[in-house]
Amino acid sequence: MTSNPTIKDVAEKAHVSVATVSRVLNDLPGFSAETEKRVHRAITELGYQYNAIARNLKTKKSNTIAVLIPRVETTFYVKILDGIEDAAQDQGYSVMICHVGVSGQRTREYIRMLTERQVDGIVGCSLPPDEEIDKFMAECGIPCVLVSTLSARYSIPYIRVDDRKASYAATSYLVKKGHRKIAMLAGSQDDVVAGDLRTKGYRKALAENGIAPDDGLVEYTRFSYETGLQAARHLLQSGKQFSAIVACCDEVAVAAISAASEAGLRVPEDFSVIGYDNTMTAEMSVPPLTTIAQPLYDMGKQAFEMLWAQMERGEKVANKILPFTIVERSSVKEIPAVP
Amino acid sequence: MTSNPTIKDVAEKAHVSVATVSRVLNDLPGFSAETEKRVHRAITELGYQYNAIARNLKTKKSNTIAVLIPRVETTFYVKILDGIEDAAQDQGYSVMICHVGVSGQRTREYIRMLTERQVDGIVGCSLPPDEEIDKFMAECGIPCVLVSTLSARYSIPYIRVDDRKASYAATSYLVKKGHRKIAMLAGSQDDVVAGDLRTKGYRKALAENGIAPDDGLVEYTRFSYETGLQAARHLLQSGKQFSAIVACCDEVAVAAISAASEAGLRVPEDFSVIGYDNTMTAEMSVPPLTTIAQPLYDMGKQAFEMLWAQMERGEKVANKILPFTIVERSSVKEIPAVP
DNA sequence: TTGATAATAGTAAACGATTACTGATCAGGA
DNA sequence: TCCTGATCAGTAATCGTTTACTATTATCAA
Repeated sequence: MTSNPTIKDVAEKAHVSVATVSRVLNDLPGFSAETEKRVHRAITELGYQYNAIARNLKTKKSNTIAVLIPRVETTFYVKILDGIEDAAQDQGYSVMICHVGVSGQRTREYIRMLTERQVDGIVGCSLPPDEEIDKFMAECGIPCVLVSTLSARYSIPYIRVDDRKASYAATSYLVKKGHRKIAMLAGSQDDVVAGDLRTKGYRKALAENGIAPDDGLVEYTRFSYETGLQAARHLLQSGKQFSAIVACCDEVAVAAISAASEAGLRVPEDFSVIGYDNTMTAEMSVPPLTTIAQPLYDMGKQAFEMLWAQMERGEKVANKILPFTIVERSSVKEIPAVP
Repeated sequence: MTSNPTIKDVAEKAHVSVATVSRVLNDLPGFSAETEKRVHRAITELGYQYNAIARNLKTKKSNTIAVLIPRVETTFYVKILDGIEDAAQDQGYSVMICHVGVSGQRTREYIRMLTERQVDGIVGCSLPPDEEIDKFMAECGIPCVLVSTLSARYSIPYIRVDDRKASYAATSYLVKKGHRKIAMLAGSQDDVVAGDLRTKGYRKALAENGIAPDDGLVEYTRFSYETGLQAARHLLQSGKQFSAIVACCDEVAVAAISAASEAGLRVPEDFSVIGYDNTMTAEMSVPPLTTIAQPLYDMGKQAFEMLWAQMERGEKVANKILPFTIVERSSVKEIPAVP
């Protein structure tokens, strides 16, 4: 297999200079209709393929962004990724996907590799809290944006929903439906937004409705079905009374439903469950989950746009808080008030 | 922000030539321990960052592969992707993700873009059948491998399970559990492996057990929860009698469970369901799905290895058929034989 | 002492584009 | 006629590496 034709070959064949070929390729001013035609003919005759790497070297842009994803065993990322990729594609960017796992070490190595590869931007999706990583990202010289997280110490722009408010809303919703004994399947406490903020919202709603918090009613999970299942079993076996559960994510919510089923209980007849995220897991659940909907696709899309503003225009961008909604399906029962 | 230091700066600072720096960077023979030390010191002092793009230009390798994914609204890909990425990472490759959608047009554009970017290999995940795309892939000059599909006309190496045998096994399993009236929620017929082969296996198992096929018992879906739900509703409303369903994928299987629930029916009490793929959807389902397990993670891993053999050693690689298993959970009921 | 060999290091030409400069041609107004 | 400015096009440097060749020195057997 002989090597690919280059811009030089095209130039020769079209009897013009490489500069001219480059100009027609990039639609820069400086050539006549006549030359353009000749160049295009030469291109098709040679089957010339543009070499993006050479261009990248010269222009110092790779037109590539990377997205860092900690866990992959969840449907949480797919809509975000979808949004990012659609937006990126529109602007001619490719997206590289990096499963960094929960290990900070691996994340650092990945970021180093990304700087080597000259990616133009990085979006970090709900990365577990790690100040060292934050520092690394903030100082690596590549524009970054965080999705569904934030950095406590370093100023990296983020896009997310107000998790405290959302989980406050979820809990209040249950109260409005007549529930008083409300348990929580919470995320890890060291996770700033999905863990800590969400349990704070829960407690606040309880407090405002004059319900005494009961620590026996909150179990911690790690946002996975498996850990959710364990936590839910533990809760059920504790013998504590409750009529509803607010879960830190949809996977954990369906884990609660599974645990109920194991115990011969039914949702929402025996207790109600409200999820968080509105992933497709929520839709597919039996019964379908009532859940806090994050606009995941839009978050992805806008995350790219925030990145783009930094990459293309060097702008500092502001953080974004997107609105959540409660989508009502069938996992919550209304308890009639006893007069 | 002044531009990054280059190998040249390092060379100056260490009082050696760029060639020498390159040698120590790549651990090539030709330098003393003394120079190595000097070079390393210069590197850390300057905070030198390797530029992979420049290297790629020279070596004509990008150390990047792309994976083409048609739909993203399914958990089917995540384990495959995970396997691919782990294997790739081990060999120093990055992976680029491309949602090509179901549009052949977009796929072609994507592949063209990938050749521009000089990716070293492409893996196509269960792409919808499209001869033109196959041709394009086969002739684009980049090593390819197909996961969970195959190309009818062009010789692109693939890795998959024997779908006909697997769905034969699924159906036989139901028969062994005492079922005779078995419906199928099939995939699109024009999909070679996940559609056509799977329904063939179903029919074969029926035939071998002396069960007359009933076309009224097979409904077609497009491998999604939504289309699965429609098909399942249609099946239930048809009034046809059946005691079990074999589904073309886990999403469609849980759609069947959802439809049952809507109709006030229960799985497996009123009818049994067997899934396909063993994604996390199968685990999370209530009841948990009995399903055909494809070794998705391994398929991804081995897909990369097949690609690697082509990229690194220029070998032609053989197709691979991986074994499936039936994982038994709780969505199938045994019907006692009536003597 | 001499030549051969190995080890260490440097020179400079690629890789395939972009782009700042420069040059030629030509139209049209003074 | 001459000058000006626009238009079209070429020359060559450059991006940051790798690598084929070459050069120097050290080592050592003959």
